[in-house]
Amino acid sequence: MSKENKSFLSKLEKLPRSFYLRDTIIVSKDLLGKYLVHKTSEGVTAGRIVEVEAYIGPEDKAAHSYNGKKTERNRAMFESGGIAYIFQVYGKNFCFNVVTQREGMPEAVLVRALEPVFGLELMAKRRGFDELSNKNIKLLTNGPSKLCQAMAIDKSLYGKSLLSNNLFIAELKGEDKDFKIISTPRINIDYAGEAKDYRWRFLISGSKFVSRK
DNA sequence: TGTCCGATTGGT
DNA sequence: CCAATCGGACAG
Repeated sequence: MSKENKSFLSKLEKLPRSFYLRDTIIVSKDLLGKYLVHKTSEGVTAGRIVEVEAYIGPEDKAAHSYNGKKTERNRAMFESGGIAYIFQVYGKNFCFNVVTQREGMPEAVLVRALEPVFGLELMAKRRGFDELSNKNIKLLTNGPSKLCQAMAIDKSLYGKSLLSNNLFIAELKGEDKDFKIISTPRINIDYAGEAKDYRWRFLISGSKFVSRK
């Protein structure tokens, strides 16, 4: 492990529970530039969050919690913020969400893309790449299910606290917030009626690690 | 129990 | 653009 890598890990400061118990649009924007970290027996992986989407409760037709619907799949959305809501789509693909707000407010933020910053070789192995190169580095984590595969996030982490020691979100001590935020409509929610036009997708302007421009 | 379908991905 | 793929939601 290189010196700068050790330095990176030592500068991480886990976000407190209070970060998550706030307005979901605010939390969404504030998650940009933060670091998602997962420590497993295979090693540590971490990525800088560059793209997210907000899913906001009973009034949002795109949200799994639309109309207050509570099922076995989405029950984590109804719990107090600061835990993981993980669901599966199209068979083998997982999506990772950060639950926000207080208990009974079923809101969450989907993490859609990361800039890989730590454990890239391990990410490449999990993604099934033969080798890691400058050409395929962004393909490690530029989609909601790609980043789950690279970070080894699956349903075994469903409902788990993001204040735990293995899966958490952190900021980098002393790092300046030197980016602009772009908002667009959310991806692949054509079924959501008028909600499909809400600009609740947020990206770090100019990042080449987002899922789509 | 049976049918339907997706907050995606990867390959044409 | 299009097919793969399968667990969860829901109707019966």
